[in-house]
Amino acid sequence: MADISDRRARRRAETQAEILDIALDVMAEEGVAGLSLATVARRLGVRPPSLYKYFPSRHAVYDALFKLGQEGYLAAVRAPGEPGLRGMGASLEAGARWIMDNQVLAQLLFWRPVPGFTPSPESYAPALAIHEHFATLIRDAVRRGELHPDAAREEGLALAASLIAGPVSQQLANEPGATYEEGRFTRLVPRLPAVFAAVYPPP
Amino acid sequence: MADISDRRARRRAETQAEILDIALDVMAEEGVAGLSLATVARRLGVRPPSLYKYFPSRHAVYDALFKLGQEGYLAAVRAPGEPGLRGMGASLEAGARWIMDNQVLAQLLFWRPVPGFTPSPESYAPALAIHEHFATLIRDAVRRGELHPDAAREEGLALAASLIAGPVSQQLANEPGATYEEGRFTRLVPRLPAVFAAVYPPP
DNA sequence: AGCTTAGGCTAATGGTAGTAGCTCTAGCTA
DNA sequence: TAGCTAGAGCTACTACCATTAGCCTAAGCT
Repeated sequence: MADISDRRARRRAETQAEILDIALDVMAEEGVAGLSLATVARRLGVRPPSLYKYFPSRHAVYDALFKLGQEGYLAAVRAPGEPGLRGMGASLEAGARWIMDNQVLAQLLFWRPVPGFTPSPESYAPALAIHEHFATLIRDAVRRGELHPDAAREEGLALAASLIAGPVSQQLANEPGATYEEGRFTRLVPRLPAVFAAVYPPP
Repeated sequence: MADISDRRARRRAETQAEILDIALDVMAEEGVAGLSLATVARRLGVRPPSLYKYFPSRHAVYDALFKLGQEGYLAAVRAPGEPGLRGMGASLEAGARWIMDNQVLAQLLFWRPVPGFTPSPESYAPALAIHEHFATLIRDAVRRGELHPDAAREEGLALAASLIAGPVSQQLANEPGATYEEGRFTRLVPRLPAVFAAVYPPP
């Protein structure tokens, strides 16, 4: 985007990234809604008002993190690149792993923990791409005869989204410390494609 | 507990209940983590420090609400009183309805949106009863030959919990305004017993 | 009837987000 | 290279918040 030769713009972008990095640390320690710009400023070695040169408000920091999160999660679920039901399983697992590795961002994305914060349309955009990604995988699985055509309808997509949201939600709320491997609930993720296929068996 | 004839104790309990009521309103408007005791005091017609005669801290208010929520949810899922797989379906539906009717409490119970707040053991106690309620229903369904015995094992219970957490989580995060009837995700709840049975078909 | 104490208050502390407006200097432009 | 601009820091301030200390009044128990 910005001209690389512009030293000032580059430095500015670096500082912005550093602020977001520290903000993530603070949120991990204090809770997602516990982000304090004063704390961030202290760790950055700067007075609180100076942060407003980089972000117009606390919500703007959340919004930037929300966008980062959406992009990271989208990249994670797209990474496997496999098609069909197998691909769906691989995507779900990759997504669940990303969530356990980025719990703070995940809470910001999938719950609404910050009073008054709603993501801007621009930051929300990748969410649509994520939805489309899974819809494509499911349509593909239907085409291969791995799932009933109803799986690709509105209700099937809602069920697929709920199936993955379940274990992830439980894991984050009840055993947040665990890794993907250890988690009592994330352990269920590899079984989800079979569960989904049991609900929508091929005709 | 307290002697009913003690007028002072009764008045005190009434005021405490009124504070919790107002707190719920404020949380509904400002977000669960956005509860401000000053706002509660204003609506109660009192100065902020006076609230400390009833609750020792903001977290204590959350804790009381958490307990209320656990008790309410427990009562809701127990209400149907049916046994077996049918009873499980009835419990899940009753629970989902309660959640959509008490969204603020549900967020407090099932997510962890308030920085620094963890429920006291006493307030958390009903959660164990809720777990036990569903475990009993599932064991009963196994006994009736409606489910495979594995459904009553650790993993089966975790899956059951995840199955209900999924739609509810999606609904609260993405379509919080909807009622149980309208919700794109709560609509899936009646299908969950069948999904569960498909994963653990009787032997 | 008298005493205790519950339950209100004011004042104050130390924290927060955000604004106004000043200053200095890095680094772009002529 | 010299000069100017705007970016990025600062202090001072406002308006909130949670919480504590300590005072006062009157409800109501004994």
